[in-house]
Amino acid sequence: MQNLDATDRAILGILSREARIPMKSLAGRIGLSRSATTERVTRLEKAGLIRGYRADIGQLEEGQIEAFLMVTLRRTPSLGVLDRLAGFTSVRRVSSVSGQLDLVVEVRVASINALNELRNDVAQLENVEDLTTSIVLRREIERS
Amino acid sequence: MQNLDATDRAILGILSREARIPMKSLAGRIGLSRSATTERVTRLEKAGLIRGYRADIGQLEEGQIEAFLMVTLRRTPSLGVLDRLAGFTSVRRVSSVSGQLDLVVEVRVASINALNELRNDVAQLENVEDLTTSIVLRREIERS
DNA sequence: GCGTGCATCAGGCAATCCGCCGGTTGCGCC
DNA sequence: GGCGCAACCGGCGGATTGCCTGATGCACGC
Repeated sequence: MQNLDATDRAILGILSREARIPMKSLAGRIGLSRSATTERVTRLEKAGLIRGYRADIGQLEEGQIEAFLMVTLRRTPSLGVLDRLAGFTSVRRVSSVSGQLDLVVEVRVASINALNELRNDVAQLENVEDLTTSIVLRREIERS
Repeated sequence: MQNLDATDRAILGILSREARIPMKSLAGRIGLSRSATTERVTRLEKAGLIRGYRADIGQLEEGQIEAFLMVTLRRTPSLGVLDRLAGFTSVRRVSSVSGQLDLVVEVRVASINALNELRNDVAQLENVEDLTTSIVLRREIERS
């Protein structure tokens, strides 16, 4: 089980989001017979690529909004900005990245208002040139 | 659906680890009939407490390079793209977001070559209009 | 070429499971 | 008591599953 082909990847893709789908439907979606599909799934399970099937349990507490702040700096690196960012409790993760952007900041806030305030605070930090905000509408895939 | 009783919690507990279990077996484990169990599960699903069922996908090999792929789609939403993305074991998280972008895809790969191949694969997916890649240089802040 | 072994696939059968329905029980309320 | 309602149980027909047999494609060695 070194390399998975496109069919294997299609199986993983569908099962990772619809784990309770009947084998027959899965077979139809990937264009194989039911028995062949079952064999592939069994192989993927035994190879450890499918570790199990989990219900995705919603959180009991509501009102948590997550967002990505894409930050461009005037000069990089910028320790000052990182220090300031670390001061916000709603900041969950900050990654320095290559390319057009400089920082990807992941935040979790209680409301749109809180997000807006945070956004303004970050945008006004010394050395922040540009900032675009993308609110997470839905977490489509989440692993490990 | 404010307060879930002990039976509901037992259902969530079992399904969160064995999502593909037959309703009859689940019913036996919690001490109810199959139809009553099905009703409870349906209620939990409709209440949003069970958001879905996902296969737990393992990784082929441990990678050390992480990156963000910022994806713009031609039409949204796009189930096909999500299915395909979920098929790549190096894809760790996918978020639908508002704004200029449509998807933020977080990946972990073994090498720059692997990232390049993945990037090409994703860029060529049906319905993907634009794709920009930001390699994570350093994880500056990481919480919970 | 040609047989062998192996991996992968399709189709069929009996057993099981699911969606749906009617019927029962328990309980609060007027 | 009589009523409404929520939760439960059991059963039916159709769908799905596990398991089997057999067909196909392909690499390998002689």
